[in-house]
Amino acid sequence: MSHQISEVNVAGIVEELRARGHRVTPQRRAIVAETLGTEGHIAPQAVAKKVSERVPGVNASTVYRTLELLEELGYVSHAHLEDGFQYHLVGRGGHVHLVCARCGRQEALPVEKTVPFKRLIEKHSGFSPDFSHFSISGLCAACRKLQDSR
Amino acid sequence: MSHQISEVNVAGIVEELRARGHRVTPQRRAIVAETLGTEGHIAPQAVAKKVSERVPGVNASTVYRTLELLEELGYVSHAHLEDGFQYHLVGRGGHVHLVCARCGRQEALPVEKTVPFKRLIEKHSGFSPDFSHFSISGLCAACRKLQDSR
DNA sequence: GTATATGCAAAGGTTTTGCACAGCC
DNA sequence: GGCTGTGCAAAACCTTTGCATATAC
Repeated sequence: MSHQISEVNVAGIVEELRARGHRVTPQRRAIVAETLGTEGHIAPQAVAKKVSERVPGVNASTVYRTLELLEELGYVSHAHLEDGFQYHLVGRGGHVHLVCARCGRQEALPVEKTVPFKRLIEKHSGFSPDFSHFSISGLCAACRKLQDSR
Repeated sequence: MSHQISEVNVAGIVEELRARGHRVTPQRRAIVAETLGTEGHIAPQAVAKKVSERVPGVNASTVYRTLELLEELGYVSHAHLEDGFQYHLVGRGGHVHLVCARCGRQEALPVEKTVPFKRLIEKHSGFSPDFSHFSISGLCAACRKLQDSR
């Protein structure tokens, strides 16, 4: 059931927090754990909700501030998806979300398929794109037909 | 200075509005004109602001409703970019925005470079992605080095 | 004349911010 | 003990919605 655990774990992050002079609080532990335990992406709100199930009374603003800190440290990254503001682990494999701009239907594309394109972009400008947790808009097959037949 | 004008123009959209039983109001004309006149993407708010410079007193809710209508008709599409909710013309050529998740730096990639990847996705699922007005997140060359050297 | 679009105002939701207090180191 | 992080509350912001009025057809 369990996937390959990424080399980034709670202890590692906690260690780096301390090493950088940040403090390790129960809230931060819980937020880090929740974020690492999430497959795919998660909204700050959702983190707040799930975390406060374990550690009672974690404030939303704390969640926002902690996620921002984790992003500064390079562990997570944010995206603006259809569902709003979302965080995801940097570099954790996954799939690309294709969202139809017309009907909203979502499809998935294995991340392997993006490798050649990723290489191309990296060669072009040194920029290393992360497709795995970002939606890409377009038209699904059905809506494309509709469009063409008009 | 002027780019190739796309075949979609204000008159055409106005015509289709009428043909579909929608009404053509000064507000709608202005919103359509502003949207078509925009290179790249634009936020509903920005449309509202620019439009009300010409047609005084266009309400934000009207802008939202009109943009939604234009999306239904297939002229525009929306995205959630770094700057928030944005609309852009469907299928107007341009370039891909690469945004560094770390430092926020933006780079551009000519849309031609995406063609092979676009074909690949289309073959895979019939989904036709539109990269030209959507940001793609990742790490720029500089931030990538920082990341690696840690 | 009638049905649709607009403006207005209020509500809803998310994110940000300032400040006093709590708690990690 | 000092400084950082948290909670609280309020504010800021964007977007949506209901309803009366205006207006395109």
